[in-house]
Amino acid sequence: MEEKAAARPEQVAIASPRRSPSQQRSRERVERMLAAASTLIAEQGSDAMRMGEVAERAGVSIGSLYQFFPDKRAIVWALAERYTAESQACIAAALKGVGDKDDLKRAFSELVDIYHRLFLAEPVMRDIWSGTQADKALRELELADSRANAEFLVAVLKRLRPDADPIELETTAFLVWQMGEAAMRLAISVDRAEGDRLVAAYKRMALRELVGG
Amino acid sequence: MEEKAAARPEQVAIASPRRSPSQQRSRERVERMLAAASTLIAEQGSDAMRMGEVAERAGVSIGSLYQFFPDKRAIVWALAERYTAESQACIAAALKGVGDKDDLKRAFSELVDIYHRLFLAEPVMRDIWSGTQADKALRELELADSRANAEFLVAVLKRLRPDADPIELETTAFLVWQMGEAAMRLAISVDRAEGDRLVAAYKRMALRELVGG
DNA sequence: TGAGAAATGTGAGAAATCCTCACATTTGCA
DNA sequence: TGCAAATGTGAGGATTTCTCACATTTCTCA
Repeated sequence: MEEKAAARPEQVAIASPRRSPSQQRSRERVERMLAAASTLIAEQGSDAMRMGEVAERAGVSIGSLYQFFPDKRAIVWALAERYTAESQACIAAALKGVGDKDDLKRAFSELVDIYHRLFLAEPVMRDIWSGTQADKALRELELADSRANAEFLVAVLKRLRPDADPIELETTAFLVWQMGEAAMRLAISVDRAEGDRLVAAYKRMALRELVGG
Repeated sequence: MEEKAAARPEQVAIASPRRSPSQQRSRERVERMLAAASTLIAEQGSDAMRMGEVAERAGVSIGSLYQFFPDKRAIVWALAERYTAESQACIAAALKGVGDKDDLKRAFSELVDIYHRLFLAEPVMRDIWSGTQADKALRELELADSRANAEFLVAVLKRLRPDADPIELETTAFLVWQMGEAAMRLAISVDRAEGDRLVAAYKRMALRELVGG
């Protein structure tokens, strides 16, 4: 009896706020919603996060929630977007002044450590980037972020190795970056000692690739 | 008014069949269920897979489905388990006869290509390992699988570099393996040309790490 | 063989959750 | 002040997972 509609919409590429808050009041409420979501994700993971609970914790009605976020994924996406913006700034700053191989070694190593600590300390970030593969919009955000970050690396590499093939550098940087994220995810899902070893191994491996020998 | 129960069960570590099929009849039906699930995952992804649809396609009632699979995740898990079993056998075979560095280079390179093709060709495998991070049971299965596969590599490495620190080798192999999976996932989510470049870059990087320079 | 036990099969519906919508309230502004 | 736009509300529609009481089939063994 059930008539299946022609095609289901599937996942929309980008989930933007249904309506952006223009008044001070609503801007504050949206902040509360995001804060509530963040707390809940930290406690139980984004999958277990319930829209009703987010609304309750934020002290708003479920309807208000949907006024600004078209669906559940949009909330996670909004949080993810903030993280990427923050971390991109951080990465750009770290790689900005790199002039030679030793600079790069230092900066990269530091960056990896920062990321490692961030992943260990931020359950929300961890959770969001974990679910990344299952959600098209998130995956695309992550890929875009990764490319942007790789770009910073490419800029540095071009200075250090001006004669290398640009496409080659591009590929290397992108791969190294993505593997870094994979290494972080891996490192936090094993015990601390092994995690540290894995991060160290990744650093060696990445640097060997980036600066040679 | 709602009373929140003490603690929700969260994700169970291992989802084993509620009841294993002992009669020929039910074994065949379970096969049909898995086949139906596999088809649906290939078509729309495991997230969009509906239990009712699986039952319908398998020609069984929804109740029968739940007789053998405690929940939806268990079906995906069962499929994942098959893939790991198959691929482990394949990997073991490929690395079995490796005697020197050149053997390893050849075998590893071939293995990576096989995986790459597999990821490109098998939407189900792709989907399952994509969702891997969001599901504890799947993540653990993947980690265990990865460790097992890394073991094969370690065995080879110990023969090639008997004087190296075993823990070091262990870490390297595990990392290299996990990064391979990350590289595969990455490679299939960009266009073909870039994917090929990334896979090639990964190969270089991994081999440099495994056999040195 | 046949009767009782065990295994298997069924589908209505309970429970949980996401999201909508018609209507109420507040704010901005001329 | 008064109207329009923005914002707020929560009951309930729609969907989906999973349960359970009962029906049917297969197995076992005297």
